[in-house]
Amino acid sequence: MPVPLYQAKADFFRTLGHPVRIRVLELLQDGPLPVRDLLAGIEVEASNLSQQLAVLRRAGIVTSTREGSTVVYALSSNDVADLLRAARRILTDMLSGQGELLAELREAEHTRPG
Amino acid sequence: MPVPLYQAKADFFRTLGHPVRIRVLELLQDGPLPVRDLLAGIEVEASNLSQQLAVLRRAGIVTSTREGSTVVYALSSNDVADLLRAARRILTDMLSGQGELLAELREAEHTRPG
DNA sequence: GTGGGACTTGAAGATGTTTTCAATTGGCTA
DNA sequence: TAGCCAATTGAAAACATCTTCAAGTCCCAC
Repeated sequence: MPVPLYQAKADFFRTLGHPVRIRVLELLQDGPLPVRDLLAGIEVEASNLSQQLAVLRRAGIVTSTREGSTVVYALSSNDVADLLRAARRILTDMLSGQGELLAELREAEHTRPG
Repeated sequence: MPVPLYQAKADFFRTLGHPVRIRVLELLQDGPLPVRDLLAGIEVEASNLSQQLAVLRRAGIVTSTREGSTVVYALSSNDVADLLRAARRILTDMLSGQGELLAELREAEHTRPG
């Protein structure tokens, strides 16, 4: 019996749940890039970026291939781009109309001072 | 200046990254449900479910309304359903063809015994 | 085969999340 | 109002993830 699908989904989303990893995926949406370019586009130290790339690799979300002295990363499925688009849609909706701010305000109403 | 979008995205995905929370969202895809029904559909203690529901509420992903002595939960946006579909597509791709198993094998090749 | 650049790894402390249990709130009915 | 059921909350221990830095690998040029 395999890992239940809801567990696989949770693991997958957890893997996406880090700002550096999100930026990596966004940068890779337009095509493969060498680590050097990722590093230039993301404010983080090389070793930290490597750690996050390793997380994405282990999850099978990106692939890496060595080309001479540099290493090139690519998305392993273009569906990832779809997913990021869907996420952006949701966040745009949420942040402008009902999102975090409003949610927290609603929260506050329930715990009024007294 | 607001929270950068990549940070908001990361937070959002992190919020989805828990098996109980995923199951809640899947159950809510077909319409609002009282906590009682969520509890019946997910193997977890009431207080634990409540904690996870609170996480989803704080993130603005679900809403809750009290109806008499029970509380009813609903998705706050139907786009969430799209997202879960996109995720399922990716996972199906990944798990049958290039997924975790293969990724780990590839990993292993790089660290061959010696 | 030595030196240097590009990238990765291991390990450990700092931080954050999950689980659990006891205590609590809100609402219903006697 | 007392008792009960549904659901939530607070708090602390257990557990997982992140960051950081020193050390390591791989490749190219000399």
